[in-house]
Parts: sequence; structure tokens; C-alpha cells
Amino acid sequence: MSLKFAILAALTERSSTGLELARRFDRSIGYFWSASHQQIYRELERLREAGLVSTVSRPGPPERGQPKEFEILPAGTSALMAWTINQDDPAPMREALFVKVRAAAALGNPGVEAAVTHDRQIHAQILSRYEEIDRRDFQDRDLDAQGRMQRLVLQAGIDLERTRIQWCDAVLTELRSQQQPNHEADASST
Amino acid sequence: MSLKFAILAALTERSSTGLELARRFDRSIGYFWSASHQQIYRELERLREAGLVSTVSRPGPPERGQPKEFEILPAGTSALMAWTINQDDPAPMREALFVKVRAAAALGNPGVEAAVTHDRQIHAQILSRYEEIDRRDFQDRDLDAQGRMQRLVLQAGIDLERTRIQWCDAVLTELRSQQQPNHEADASST
DNA sequence: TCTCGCATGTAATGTGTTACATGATTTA
DNA sequence: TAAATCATGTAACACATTACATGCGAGA
Repeated sequence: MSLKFAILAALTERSSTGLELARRFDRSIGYFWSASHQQIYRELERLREAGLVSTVSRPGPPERGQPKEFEILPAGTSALMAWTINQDDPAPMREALFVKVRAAAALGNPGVEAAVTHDRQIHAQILSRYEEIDRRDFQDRDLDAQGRMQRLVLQAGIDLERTRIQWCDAVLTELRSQQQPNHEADASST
Repeated sequence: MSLKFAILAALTERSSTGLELARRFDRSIGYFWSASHQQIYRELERLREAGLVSTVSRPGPPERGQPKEFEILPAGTSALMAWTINQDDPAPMREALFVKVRAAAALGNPGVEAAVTHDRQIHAQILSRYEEIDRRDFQDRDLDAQGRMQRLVLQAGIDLERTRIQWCDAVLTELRSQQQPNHEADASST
């Protein structure tokens, strides 16, 4: 439902071909919306049919294998503008790692540590990438209103990653304390 | 992919009928994995075919409209145990609100305030619910290892909601400062 | 010419959402 | 007995993921 608008937002900032869009989604746009190139091509075609974007005219006939540049049309800008103020309910939560930890708690399975450690590592990588973007694009600059808002969106990603990493650390601490229990508790198990 | 295991985890904690499961997903399980009753029925049938769960025998023939209680089988426990230690990559981010704020930044549309305010309100509600569960089930209790892990999962939800709410506040502050700009900047706009 | 990388796409499958259907039990 | 509620489902659709297909241009 939102991919359509994520693409319109991306094209508002800059016209692009399908693959360029896919790359932008892999990089900067990915910290708030991810999409594969297959999704993007399909959605671009729909947006073109709906008259919200158009292909910029190029020399030569447009064929398979030739890059096609898309730009947003006024109708697309209007649709995006209207959507931005919608009061939609947030997407329901689906966090596989939380399921794992809860299941491991029920099963008494200390092996989850591997899953949590992995998750922590991936999120630490993502955090570094965000912090690098922040340094490169926003830190030590005089930002206008748009720049400050863009930075806030990046900051949301950074906040989420930090929260996640801290939580992983708390779980790992708890797991390790269970493996080396104190003297009071657990004098007779397994 | 994970719904299957979320159901197995739920049935590990307690055998349930389809609708009871749907209710548990609406309440406590919902803070880490959400699912509709239609999904749950479909998945329970698959799990039964795969031999991971079974229906508890009941007096009378099992027919449409009659409650069917499901319990996890040893094969189900094994499958869950194995999955818990999988080092899967986290799900890609898809946050519509971030797209909205970023799009609004590009469009210069202060109307996003409505969307952000709404999102903040919903997340504040969810946070209250989590905090109530924490008070009811975990606070002022002597928790065993399983209890402490269960609480940590709830804490993850609480942390996420708090982070989100703070971020919404930061965005709202920025939006309002743009509507009432200081004297230095913006002496000639619109 | 053969391979590689770029660019655009198709097809199949899986997962989630929405709307509706069916039957049993309770209660006004 | 009629309506509401509980409980289990079916069907159609939308969206996402994975694997693969097609065509072009550059360079070995």
C-alpha cells in the first residue's frame, strides 16, 4: 500500500530509472522503506498507467534492456501530498527474534544466544551505516527546514537500532547469568 | 514463515482452540507477533498435516462450529527448538510514517502533523497496555528464569513504543518551530 | 565470439488482508 | 423464535520473495 508513495516520494526528490530507484531503496531510502527491484518495476508500471508518473522521452524507441527514466507528474504530487496527511494506524508488529526469545524461555533453550548475537551484530552494522550517513550528510552543516526533517527521519532509524542493540545486550546478560547461576537458586537442575 | 513458530510457541505455553489462540494473539502475543484468526486457522491445519500439532480428542464428531483444541506434538517441540537458534536476518524495515515525514519534507507540507499526532496517540495507547501487563504479570514478583525472559520480551515492546513516542514529539516540535519561525530566517516566503 | 555487467522484466510461490459463509449456543 | 455471540472456516485479492528470462553494450 505504501510502496507506491515511497516511490513517489523518491521521484519527488529526484527523477530516476527503475534500477537507480532500486539502488536508492537499497541505500538511503532503505532505512525507512525497503523494496526489491521486481516490486519497483511492477509498481512503476502501475503508476504510469494511473498517470502519476511518466517516462522521460529518450532518443530511440523504448525497449527491453534500455534504461527508462521516470519523473513524477503533478497528479502524482497531489496524490502524495494527500496521502501524507492520512491518519493510518501503524503496521502490526512482527518480530521473529522476540518470538524466538519467548519460545526459548518456554522451552528453557539457552541456544537462542546464537540468534540474539547474530541479530545484535546485524543491527550494529546497520547502525554504523546510518551514523555514517548522518556524518556525511547532516553533521556540521547548516540545515534548512527540509534538511532538519530528513535528518529526523534518519534519527528515527538510529534510535531504533540503538534500542534494539541495547535490548539484545540485556537478553545476552540474562542468558549468561542463567548459565552461571548464583548460589542461592538452582541447586538441583538437569 | 514465522507465524508457524509463533503458534507453536503459543501452544507450548498452553493448548488452545483456534479462537482462543486468536485472542491470545490479540492480547499478550500481539506485542511481538500479530495474526488474524483466518491466518491462524489456515496455519493450524498445515501444522496438523505436517504432524507438528494434533487436535485433542473431544466427545462427539469434530464439525464446523465445534471448538477444536490443539496441542503441540513432540515433533512440533523439536521443530520449534531448532528454529529458535536459527541466525536469520532481521526483517527489512517498512515504516509508512517515516515515508510520510520524508515526503512531507520534500513537499514542504506541514499537514503531516496530523499523521504524526495520530501515530503518537496510537503508540501511547499501546505503551499503556504494555505497562499494564508489566504491572499485572511481572512487577513486584519473584521471577524465575522463564519469567525474567518473558519480561524482557515485553520490555522490548515497551522500549520500542517509548522510542517511537519520543521521536514523534521531536518531529512535532520541529514542525511547530517551522510554523513560527524565528526572526533571523524566513523573512520572505509564500 | 564469448562472457560479464547493466537494465528491465516474468513467473511461481508464499504470506497477509478483507469480506463473507456456515453452524452451534445463548439469551431476550 | 429471533437475534446476538461464539467458533470455524472459504474465497478473492493484494503484497512480498525467490528464481529465472530477455536484451543490450563493453571488453577480453
